[in-house]
Amino acid sequence: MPELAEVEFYRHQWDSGLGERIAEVRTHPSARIFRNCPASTLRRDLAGRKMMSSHVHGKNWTFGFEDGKWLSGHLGMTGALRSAEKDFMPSKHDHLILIAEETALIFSDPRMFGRIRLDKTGSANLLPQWWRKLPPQILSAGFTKKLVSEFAAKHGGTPIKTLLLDQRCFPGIGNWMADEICWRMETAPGVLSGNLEQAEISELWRSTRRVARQALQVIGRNWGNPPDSWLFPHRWKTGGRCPRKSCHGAEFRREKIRGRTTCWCPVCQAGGE
DNA sequence: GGAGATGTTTCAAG
DNA sequence: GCTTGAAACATCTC
Repeated sequence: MPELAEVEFYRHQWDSGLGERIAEVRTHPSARIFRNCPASTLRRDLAGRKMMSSHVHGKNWTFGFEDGKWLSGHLGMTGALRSAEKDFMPSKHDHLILIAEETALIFSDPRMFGRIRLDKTGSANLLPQWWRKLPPQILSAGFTKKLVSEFAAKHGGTPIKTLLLDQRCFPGIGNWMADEICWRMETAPGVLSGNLEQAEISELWRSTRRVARQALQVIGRNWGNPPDSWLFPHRWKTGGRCPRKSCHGAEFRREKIRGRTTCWCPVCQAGGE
């Protein structure tokens, strides 16, 4: 489920543990989410340490602990973070549980495409090296029109929808946001990136930032529902219709583009393919 | 029962 | 080298 706004929401679920000391680390030993990080390492490095900070970058999150220990992860398709009372009843897919002073912090993930890792930088102010090398976040000053333009040119044969899913340039964009951005741009998702004119590149850049900002406002704190004026609430319904007035209730099309189900309006997003 | 799901990695083929 | 497509991962829902 999680794209950048949902990851931001989940990060805040664990913020209730900030400033608290981890008393105990419970792990489901065989869960696939530990494939890059043995449960014993988590216990050794986190137990007894205070959680100092929380961060997100695209779909990645990390929590800083005393002595520069960093618990980071990715939620895959079905991962989630939540907090609960310390004596909560774990359910089947609660693979990692940090028992803090007042709350329990829980990582659950039914499909287990998610993963976690632990890094040591020695300082609670120094993020792990791999984190510092991540590309500019979409709402940061480093995410420039030039960056988007060069990336599109470099991958000219890639449909714009697929380009938007590339985390090397669009960190945090996932399937629904990519469709939303194409729809805002009024550009068919199958249009090849190399065929975009400079004005369309500008529109791509602008729509990406706008969708990211609005998604964070709606979902990032309280997980609200995106309004009916977006593509989002219509995209999975069979027979979903474009909410743009000028499209007069045109029915959305759904097709796979490069392996991912894509939804678009054949009227306002006509042309290209 | 079957298909498909808001993701990423890996591998084989062109 | 590059790109592309498919498979794999594991479970749930419609």
